[in-house]
Amino acid sequence: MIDYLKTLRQEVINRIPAFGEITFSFEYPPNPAFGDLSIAACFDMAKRQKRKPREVALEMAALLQGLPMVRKVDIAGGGYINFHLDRPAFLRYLLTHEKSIARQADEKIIVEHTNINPNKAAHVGHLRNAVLGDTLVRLLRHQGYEVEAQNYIDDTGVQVADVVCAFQQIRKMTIEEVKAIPDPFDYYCWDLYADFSGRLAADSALQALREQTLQLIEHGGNPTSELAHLIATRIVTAHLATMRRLGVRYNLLAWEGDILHRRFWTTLFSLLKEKNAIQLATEGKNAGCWIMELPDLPEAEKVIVRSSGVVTYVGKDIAYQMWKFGLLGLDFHYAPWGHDDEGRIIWTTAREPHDDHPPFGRASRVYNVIDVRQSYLQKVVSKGLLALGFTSACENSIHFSYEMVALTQQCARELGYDLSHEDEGRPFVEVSGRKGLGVKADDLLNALERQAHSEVAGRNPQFDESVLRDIARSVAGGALRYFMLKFGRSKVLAFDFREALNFDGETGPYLQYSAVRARNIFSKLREREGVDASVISEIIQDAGSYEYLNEATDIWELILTAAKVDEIAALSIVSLELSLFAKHSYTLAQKFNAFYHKHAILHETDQSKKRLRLLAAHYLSSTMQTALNLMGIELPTRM
RNA sequence: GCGCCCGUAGCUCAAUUGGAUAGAGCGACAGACUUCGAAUCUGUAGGCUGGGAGUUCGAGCCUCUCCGGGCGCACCA
Repeated sequence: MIDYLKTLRQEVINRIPAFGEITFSFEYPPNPAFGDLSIAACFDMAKRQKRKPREVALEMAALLQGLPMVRKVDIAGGGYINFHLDRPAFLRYLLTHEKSIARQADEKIIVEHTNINPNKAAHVGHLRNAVLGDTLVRLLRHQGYEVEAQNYIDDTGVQVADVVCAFQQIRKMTIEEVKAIPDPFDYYCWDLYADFSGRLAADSALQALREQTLQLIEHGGNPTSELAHLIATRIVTAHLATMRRLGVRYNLLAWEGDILHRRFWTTLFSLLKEKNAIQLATEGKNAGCWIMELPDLPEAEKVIVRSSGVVTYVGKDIAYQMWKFGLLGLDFHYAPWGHDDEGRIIWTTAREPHDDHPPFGRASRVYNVIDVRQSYLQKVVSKGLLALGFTSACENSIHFSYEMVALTQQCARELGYDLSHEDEGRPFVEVSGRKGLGVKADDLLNALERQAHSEVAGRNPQFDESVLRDIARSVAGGALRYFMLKFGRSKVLAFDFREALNFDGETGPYLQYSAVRARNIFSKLREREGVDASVISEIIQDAGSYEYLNEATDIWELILTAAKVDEIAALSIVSLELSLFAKHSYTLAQKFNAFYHKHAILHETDQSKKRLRLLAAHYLSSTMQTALNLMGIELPTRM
């Protein structure tokens, strides 16, 4: 439909050149009886000409007769122009038109997401990030862009140092002993990290040891950094296994240690000094540090290099961001890490060169999926690019920000956390790895799978255990992914088990169920009547199949809803509001269910009705499958 | 203190970015399986869109102001 609207828009401007100056777009009338499309441009035009909107609309509507696939143009309300489409012609167009989503020329996009510190298990907050990021990747690819999904791994930061220090100082364990800890290793570290963080605040000797640990890790080539590497690798393996359960895919794991090792930072440091983008502070609280001045941000200066000479995270991140745009003149080494759920290689940055790898980086646009609390730092990164004169890279660095995930009071109580007096007075409780406070991603997925398993088994006692498990996995994933997508990104997600484990109403399983039913119509058709795909394509080609659509207004509305899917996908990307896409997919499923309930298809005896309903079901089924796929929600074999 | 975000039905959220009668789900109540699958469908109840002022053909959305809440403003990331 998005292609058709482009053509129609151009045709309208050809007829009425004045509309070219007004930024008008097609809207959808609230009441379908008004028409299928509408434009409100006459209100603007009337204002310019100091006339009545309705008068202008009447005049303009007269110029818009005989547009392609438009049956009638009329006016309504204060000055809307409404378009009524030629239903049979339009549905035929939808079913026969080649998807013309062309590859966007030379534009490569990088989406960085997940980015979990490799020192503990993933929790619900990380799931929101990964699902948003992975869905954005899928939507962009659907639009024809070349997209590289990257997962940044901060293996040399304080958080890993905490766990390393905890193993060495608290647990007194050797690297061999750590290696021997059984899975789930990420769960083990979750508790250890919380334990260590609790002790750290009150123990200055421990703080000093942790500082030493950090320096050893950054320096590399010693037993401590080896232990850090072991821990980070085991944790990343666990994170990727968790994400794989949800169909989240990556092309590249970018390790911070490699940014240091490949001298990205030292190169950037010289460049920053050369361009006077940073200054050595000689007085004040930041004396001895290299700082970046940020006159229009709340904190007027940001430390890039500490007085100890150690670079901060922001410094490394500016280097990484520059590399993404191909502006650093340096590259990583790469090696294969593993495979995603579709069997494609996941690459990792590496210490040693590897013979044959695809090109990475050199994007023209970059999305960083990071929660809203890091807005300030993301601004510093893009200001850094600007200070170096990379205007275009700065403009094309997009912070995809979203609000944090918290726990409802009730959820925190169910998990048995002792809340501080302060926390008890709040509307929700912030998830904190440091405090060990949160719902672990795998625990949540396990709970969803258990629930889905019992629902499926209850309905289908004849299924084998292996089938049950596969369906349960797929339903659990669908429930979780939809749950993470349905909320607007600027809304704090207060997590609650009752809501997340619900499979009725506006949920992933509802969408899956609808799509499964739609598909089953065609398998039943094959079984009972021997009708296969070739018969469907005959019906599509036959103009007579569409005639009944003029009377079937409810089916027509259903088809229009489906036709909007690609346009909503584009809108979701522009606004970064992926909930738009989720909601629209839900509306589609809802309308399909109503249609399914109201009209018989296989049992319909009137052939013209039956043919049209088959066409509608066919179009709906394929559109719902596309929509699910874009959200990373699997279509279960049965439910 | 400065900056950003949120406030819509009992609860959780929408509202085509300034458009036509503010919509969904959950929960509640009343119905529908001998049928292409009831994880479904149909109906009922539920609203001064936090308060006030302004902008205009038109405001849940924009401006100002007040109220309530959240998050930032490290030589952590």
